[in-house]
Amino acid sequence: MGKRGKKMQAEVLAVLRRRRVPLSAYDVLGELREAYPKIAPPTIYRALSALTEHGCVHRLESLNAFIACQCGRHKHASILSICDGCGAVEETVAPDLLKELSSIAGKSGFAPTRHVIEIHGLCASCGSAQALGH
Amino acid sequence: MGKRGKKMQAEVLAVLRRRRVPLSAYDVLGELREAYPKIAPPTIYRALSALTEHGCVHRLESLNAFIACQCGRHKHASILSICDGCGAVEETVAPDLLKELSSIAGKSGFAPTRHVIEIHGLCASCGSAQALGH
DNA sequence: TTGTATCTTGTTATGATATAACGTATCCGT
DNA sequence: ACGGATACGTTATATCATAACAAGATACAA
Repeated sequence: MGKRGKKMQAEVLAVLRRRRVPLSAYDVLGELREAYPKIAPPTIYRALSALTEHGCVHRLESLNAFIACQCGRHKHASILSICDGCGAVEETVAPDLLKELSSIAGKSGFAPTRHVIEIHGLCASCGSAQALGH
Repeated sequence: MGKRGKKMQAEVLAVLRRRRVPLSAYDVLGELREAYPKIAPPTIYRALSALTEHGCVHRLESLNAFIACQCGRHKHASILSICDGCGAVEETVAPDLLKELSSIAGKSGFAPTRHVIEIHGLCASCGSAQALGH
């Protein structure tokens, strides 16, 4: 039977930190099945939801996947650069740009609560690999 | 390109234009079942994919939903403000901000190909309704 | 017209992602 | 120990998306 409290969250976070690319909830589930053979989706989603709320984990909306926050600073909106070649994700914090974005959206009275900024493309190494015809 | 494919795309686009809020692929499917009782998901997804590529339709990654492009100008990256109260979506085009975003991502050699910018919050009318305690 | 190459849609099946609902185990304050 | 709150397990199902192949439509050359 189960461990309690924050245990599951810690396990899920550990998996996400170990593998550094975006993982789907079911990827995480697969990894944790070794240690917890009877684990089911709701447990994973609950942990992910708590971690996301806390800021330790980011959800990649355009991939339906999750990744551990890479920059120690939690509770910030990030710009996530996603390499479509290798899956690497880079996290950037740009408060000024965010403010600008909010003010653009706010022009018509819109009150932002959550920002989703994801940029797909190729990272430096995948880009140069492609340029060489690989 | 064939001409025949345009028919389904036109039907799907018409549904998205009629209802102005984000619709899931299955919402569209439901609407079109009246006219095409035997229609199946792949047909809808194929049409949506073509329309999205063409720029007539935007995919809302954070909602797994679709909406017709509201500003005549296709083939642009948009900022999508999504009201979590009423579902309304407002589209803003801000080339300068986009350029800024690309340059931030590009700092480490990242080459952007596609931007996803979605801002959740409350629109003016939902915000004031909430403020009044409704 | 006929043959055939090509493209779109239909059809079946399944895969992938996510949550509802409810019962039970654990924690914690008293 | 008791009682309440909460996290978890379990079952079932809802929702989103695509693979693979069959069948029908179109166009165009011979």
